[in-house]
Amino acid sequence: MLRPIAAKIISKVVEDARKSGSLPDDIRLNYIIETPREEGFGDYSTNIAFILAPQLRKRPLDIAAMLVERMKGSEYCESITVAGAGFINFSLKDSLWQQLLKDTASMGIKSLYPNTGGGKKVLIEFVSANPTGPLHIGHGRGAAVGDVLSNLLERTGHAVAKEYYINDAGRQIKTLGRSTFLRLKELRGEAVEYPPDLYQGDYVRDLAGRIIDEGIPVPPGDEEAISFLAGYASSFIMDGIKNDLGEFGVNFDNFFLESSLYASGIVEETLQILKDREIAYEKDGALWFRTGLYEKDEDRVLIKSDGENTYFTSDIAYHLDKFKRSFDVLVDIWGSDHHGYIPRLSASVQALGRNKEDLRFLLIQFVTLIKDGKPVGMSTRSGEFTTLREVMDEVGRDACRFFFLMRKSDAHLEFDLDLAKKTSNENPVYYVQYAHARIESIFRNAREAGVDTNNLSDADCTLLTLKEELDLIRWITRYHSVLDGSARSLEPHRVTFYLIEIVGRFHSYYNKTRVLGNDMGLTRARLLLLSALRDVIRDGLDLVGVSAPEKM
RNA sequence: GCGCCCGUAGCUCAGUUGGAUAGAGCGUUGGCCUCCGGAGCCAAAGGCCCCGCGUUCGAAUCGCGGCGGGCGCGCCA
Repeated sequence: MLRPIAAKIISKVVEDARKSGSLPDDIRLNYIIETPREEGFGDYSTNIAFILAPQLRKRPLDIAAMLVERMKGSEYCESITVAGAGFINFSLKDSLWQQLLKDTASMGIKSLYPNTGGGKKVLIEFVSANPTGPLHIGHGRGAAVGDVLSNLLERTGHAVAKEYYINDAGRQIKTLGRSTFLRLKELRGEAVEYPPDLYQGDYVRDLAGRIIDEGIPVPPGDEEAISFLAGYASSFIMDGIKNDLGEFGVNFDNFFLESSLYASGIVEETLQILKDREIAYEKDGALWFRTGLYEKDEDRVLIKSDGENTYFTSDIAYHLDKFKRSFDVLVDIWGSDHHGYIPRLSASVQALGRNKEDLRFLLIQFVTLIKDGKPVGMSTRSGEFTTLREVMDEVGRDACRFFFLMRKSDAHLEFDLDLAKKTSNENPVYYVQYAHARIESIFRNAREAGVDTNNLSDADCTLLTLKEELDLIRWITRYHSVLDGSARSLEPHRVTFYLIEIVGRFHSYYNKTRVLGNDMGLTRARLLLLSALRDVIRDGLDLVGVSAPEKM
């Protein structure tokens, strides 16, 4: 919305210059147009002169001067200047910004959604925690990032599906069965030794107690009992996980079982493909994958000498299955402790004939909870990890989600529980929500004063001449490029930063300028501005999965 | 030993994919409510962008070498 106009201006100038012979046809034009952080430099800045200089063997300053001369004919821009060593700075005319506001307000928030994806089908796989225990805080961060990323991609022209992968065929589920079995014996008064490699968390004991209380029939033989309990416990825990996720506002389109890969035969198919292409080879009685063909990584085992598949094998099959379901791009969101696994999986999709870029990874760094200024310890081994539910119950869903998105996902996150609970400007969640509530309050007052707030489309935007008002309009239209940039880079945290930023401009404006006044024309114009602003805040909060309250 | 991530204000972190005089919040100091929500606003102080070399018109950003922190390196799952 905003870039396109600036881009059009520049490309038209270049085209004109070509036609008149001032620029040759065969030049590379990989210049950029950006909004300079220094306000005094205008709305836009381009480095085109620097890009052309070496190609034309001319000084950047001379090229800039030539282009600026041509830009002066444009009906859209003003204050076109050459700055520094050859930057071209320019602004759009106020009237154009005012018109943009009007267009945005009348066409709605969706007119600010960029079509970055062009309808591409994307599968985002995230959380994928095994049902052997409740979700902890790290899973929560992954859940928030994955969910917000999918909202983001949906808004930017992608067809998104969210998937949760469950390793139900592995040993961990069996371990859960043994853990439950022993706790059950314990509760029945038998003396048992509980090995340290079993799940230590209290939830296992609770579950065993529940099985006794409810009189769930457990098969007599030890092996049968363990196998039964593995299934029972895991599906019980999985229900709990789904429940937690639901309350956290994260809903999946599909839960994919590892066991289904074996049932469908796609594991065999995968191995066959790799053998046929001679990407798999035998050595020491095992079957190996030639990772080195594609990535700087060691070769890895697909089938162990005891005949069992490794997890790597079923993971390759799983990704083949994803592609077979006609997804164009796959996004895998993992805990950062799995980063060493990336090269081999990336190699595997290339081995299957896909581009490396078709599988993208997002790593989630660990979360440290801070309470009373000190880190809260969490160790899975002792079973004393902090669960997502505990944090959600303590600080609320809104703060929880927002905080998870205040950092780049692959950076450590310090989650200050006390701050998340504060209801003051120190807490960014409230800062943003407060702006929304404040605007709603103004609208309530306006209606009470008899202003028809549903019909502002004929408001005269040319009355919005304050620096702060034009600046707010720029920030509103910028939503477009924020969505575009975060979608391209898979960085949903940019949206939260944008919200904090734009809302700050609003609070400042509000403090300085009265919206409702005697001048009805001006009042209506300002209300129109605020309605567009409110729509952006509301949509941004919705994207992050945080409520936009009308009153607080 | 090898690989990945990180190192920016006292603290927690951004930095528009290589742009101009490096930003925000918290904390510190000092101001603003006869007026639409003070859960807000304004201002000041605070910097060797870990260090060095290189790439170029231009580097916090890219490359190489160090230093410091985190994580990962199995025919484990």
